[in-house]
Amino acid sequence: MLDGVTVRPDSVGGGGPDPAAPGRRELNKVRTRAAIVGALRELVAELPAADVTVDQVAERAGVSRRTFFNYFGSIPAVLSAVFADHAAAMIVQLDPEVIGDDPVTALRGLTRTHGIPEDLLGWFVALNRHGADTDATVLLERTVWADLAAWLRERLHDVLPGADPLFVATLASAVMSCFQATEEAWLKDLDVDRPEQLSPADVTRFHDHLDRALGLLADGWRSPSA
Amino acid sequence: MLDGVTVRPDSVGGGGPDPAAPGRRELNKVRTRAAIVGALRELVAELPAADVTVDQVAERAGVSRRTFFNYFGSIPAVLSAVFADHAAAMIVQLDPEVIGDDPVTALRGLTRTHGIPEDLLGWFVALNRHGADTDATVLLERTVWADLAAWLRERLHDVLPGADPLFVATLASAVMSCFQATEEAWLKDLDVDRPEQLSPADVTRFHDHLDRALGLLADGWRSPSA
DNA sequence: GTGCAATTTTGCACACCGTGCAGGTTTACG
DNA sequence: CGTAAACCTGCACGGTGTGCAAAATTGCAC
Repeated sequence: MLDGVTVRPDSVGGGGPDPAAPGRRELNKVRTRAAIVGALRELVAELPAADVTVDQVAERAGVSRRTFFNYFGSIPAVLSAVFADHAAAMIVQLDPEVIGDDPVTALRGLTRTHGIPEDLLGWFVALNRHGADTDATVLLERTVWADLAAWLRERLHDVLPGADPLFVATLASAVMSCFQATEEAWLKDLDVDRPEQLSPADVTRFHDHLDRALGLLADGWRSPSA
Repeated sequence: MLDGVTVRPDSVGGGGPDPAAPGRRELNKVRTRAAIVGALRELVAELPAADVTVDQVAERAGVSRRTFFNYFGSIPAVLSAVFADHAAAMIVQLDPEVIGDDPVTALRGLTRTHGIPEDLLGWFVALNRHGADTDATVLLERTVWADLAAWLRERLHDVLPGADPLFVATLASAVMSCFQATEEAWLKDLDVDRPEQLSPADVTRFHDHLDRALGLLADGWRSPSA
């Protein structure tokens, strides 16, 4: 999971000629990766996410089935990679001192200042438009969020080198469960009217839910529960 | 996931003759279920958990492959069911008033008074004896814990009917992540010596880890992180 | 006990998944 | 241009999960 485009060890460490001139190899890899992601994005908008097969994605991306598996280990892995890219853009600003002695509040601040990309919200809508709470669909999303929790755990481990493993593991999982629950609550409010285009109010609602969820985390679920 | 033995709607509500006399049907189902669980338990002790196939389990359980899938949707689903049984025994004592306005502390208390069944710890050891942190094995466990989080969420939803969905969802996920992280930390200490039989000290260590993890949850991860 | 209906098991077929492998194609570089 | 490395592709294989229909088993009434 969350393996980028690493078809082979590649020319890493070989001291490539110029990082500003990527070369055909790198370009093709980026293009292929984008084609796969784009193909999945289209298909997910057309039919229930759980019904999308690797063959369909590969064909629409103009790539062999085998090549798909060279880039991603599965369809959930594609989603995890896309989501992780967005998450990575958000937490580049994570230093040990930013985290300080209250990581939850720090992460909460990040989500407020950074903003949630509309692209991400578009994925959420697409993934749940056809047959939202099918068993298979809910399982797919569960896999993705679990994947992201593992990813965040690695990131936290990088930022807090000597930290207690229990601390890092539980925190990462809890934070991601906030996103997961937020997505669900957000979608539940959304399917009443079903606007094709997301309004700024929709984005705000997502932020509100997320902030509330992270608030529960911050005070140990002692808020009014009902 | 977590579907019990519900091959068909069965004679539920039909007002069977006597709930104390299960009849051959029910008895056979219970036996078959136990045979499947037992077969998996044996196989997991013999080879890496990720290498166990449905065919192997079915054959050892003396049952056809198709019948396995009548009882469980997958191998992770078997584990989820077993673990959920143990968890259910622990939280039968959950009333709304026991939970009160501090659910984390309430659950923490339950884990202290109830005790962790050694059977469960035995599963943990078996699942990780051969090739603990293989990709496939870690994925298997991840699936099981995510499954259990969904299960706990349902239980919390039953106990706290009017509660905020965000509250229930994030709490369930966070609590289960404590168990997951505890298992991992506990195993890491264990594989130094590798006793075949678990000592009481091992059980105590599990409790200590778990209590510490739930403590992090209770105070919003503001404890010393390093 | 005999027969019938409901339930359960089983075998089979099918689409799909993920991976190793070998051969062909493209790219990098001298 | 030529070579070596990196990459794409087709193929085959074992495994998964599900629908379906034919047995086999059980419950129940007579």
